[in-house]
Amino acid sequence: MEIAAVRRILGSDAWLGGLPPDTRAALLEAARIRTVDNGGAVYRAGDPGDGLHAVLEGEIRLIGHTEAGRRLVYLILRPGDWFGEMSVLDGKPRLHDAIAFGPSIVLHVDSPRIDAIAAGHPRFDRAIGALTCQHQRAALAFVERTLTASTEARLAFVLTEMAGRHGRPVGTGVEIDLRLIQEDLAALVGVSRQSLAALLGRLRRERVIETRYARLVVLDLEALQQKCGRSRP
Amino acid sequence: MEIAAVRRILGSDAWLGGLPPDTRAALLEAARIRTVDNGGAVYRAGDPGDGLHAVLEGEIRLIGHTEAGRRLVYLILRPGDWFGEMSVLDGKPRLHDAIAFGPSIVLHVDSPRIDAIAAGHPRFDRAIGALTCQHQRAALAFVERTLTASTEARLAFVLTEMAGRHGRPVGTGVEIDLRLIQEDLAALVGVSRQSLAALLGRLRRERVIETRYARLVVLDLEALQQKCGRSRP
DNA sequence: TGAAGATTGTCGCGTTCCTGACAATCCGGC
DNA sequence: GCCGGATTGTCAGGAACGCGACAATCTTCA
Repeated sequence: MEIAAVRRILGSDAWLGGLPPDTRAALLEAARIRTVDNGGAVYRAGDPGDGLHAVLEGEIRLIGHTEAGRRLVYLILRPGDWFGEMSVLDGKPRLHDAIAFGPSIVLHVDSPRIDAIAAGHPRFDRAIGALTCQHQRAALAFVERTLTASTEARLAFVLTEMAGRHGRPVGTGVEIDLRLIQEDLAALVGVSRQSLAALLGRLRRERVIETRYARLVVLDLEALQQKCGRSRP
Repeated sequence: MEIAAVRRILGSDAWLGGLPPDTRAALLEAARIRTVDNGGAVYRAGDPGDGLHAVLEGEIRLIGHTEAGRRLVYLILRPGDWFGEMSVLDGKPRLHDAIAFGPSIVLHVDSPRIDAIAAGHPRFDRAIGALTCQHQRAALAFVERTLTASTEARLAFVLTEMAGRHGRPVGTGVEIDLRLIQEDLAALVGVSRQSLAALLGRLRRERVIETRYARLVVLDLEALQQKCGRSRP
């Protein structure tokens, strides 16, 4: 991948943009590019921290799993997003798996280089701290939604996000350009497959979406967005 | 409160202990002491960040609440614990209410002084980052438990933690040395007051705990620990 | 001591959501 | 075109849990 392309992708990120120009340059100078296959791991829970990462292409999800085998998606990272800063700050092992969805490319700055940059650039440590805060706030918002929003609101939220991210205009609506079976969508929303089918059925009757085999079309994005806010009674 | 007493209380804290001696001295030098009434707030969600705090006496709870009015206790802080670092790092408003349970005393280092210390002590920013990480790891563990463990396992976990942190041996068991009403315990576990009463009733019949008025005694800590692992079916 | 208020134990009812089951429908390979 | 597996729609039964209600018990403060 070209350096120019890297700069373009990362240019949209607010965190990197907030760094002083010389710090930014030092960080990019120290970075190495790494490809990850679909389903591959950038790192896994329990691994020792090995530095800071950024998504250049594809999608990385931070996933926690419990002893019972249940999985929880904490954060979905897209090109321009930085991650993996927690182990940099406290030196403790990784808490999540960082898994690629689709073939992906990430930027990697290893720990010694991070430390070198921090030594030479006095505000860099605080910037990494701010990154942690950004993630913590996002994670808590996710949790709050999961705990307090109705299942319909959660589904509406997931679909709205997907329409924005993977949407392709088709006819009067937006088709989500993914192979999307109800089983997987149910896991994302956090309900059973059957409950999800019932929810989709309701949305279909309200003419907000249309369902096809392993595919979904959003007809009325505004109605969907309106449903996002509704909390559990 | 005497300086010596402050040092003694904070001496047990690992975070402060990990700082270089001169940084530690500068931090304590910059601190001011503040008392908070029972039920009073050190800060509230939405307030602008005003620096770093530590508990000296009493108890501070970080509480998030949703629009629906539901409360979630994220963290219970006891003497020696530092908190409020997130707004220091990213300059954004407070995410939680910090409420005193019982008349409490906190140490406060305001933002300008924090910045001054950070400017003079190169590793201080990373230390604050590590503090955030510590809290984030605790918060994520809490969340994961809330989302995946059964209500009984969650209650068992909360009681186990409380017995360890605030336990006092009494007779054959461990009395939890807090004024602990079911309403608040229910908020900690994330269930309604009535459901909690039912859970406590079951544990009482199994002779794992005894309940008193606003008080609780753990009789069989091992049985409690065994229940922690059980996940939601 | 004697209220007055706080806390607890326990119902019953309604809602939500999970599980298991089964039939209908769709897709992709032969 | 046809078949087997994948996917979807739907139902019934049941478990978990919230809510309102009420009586019983405890604490506190006058």
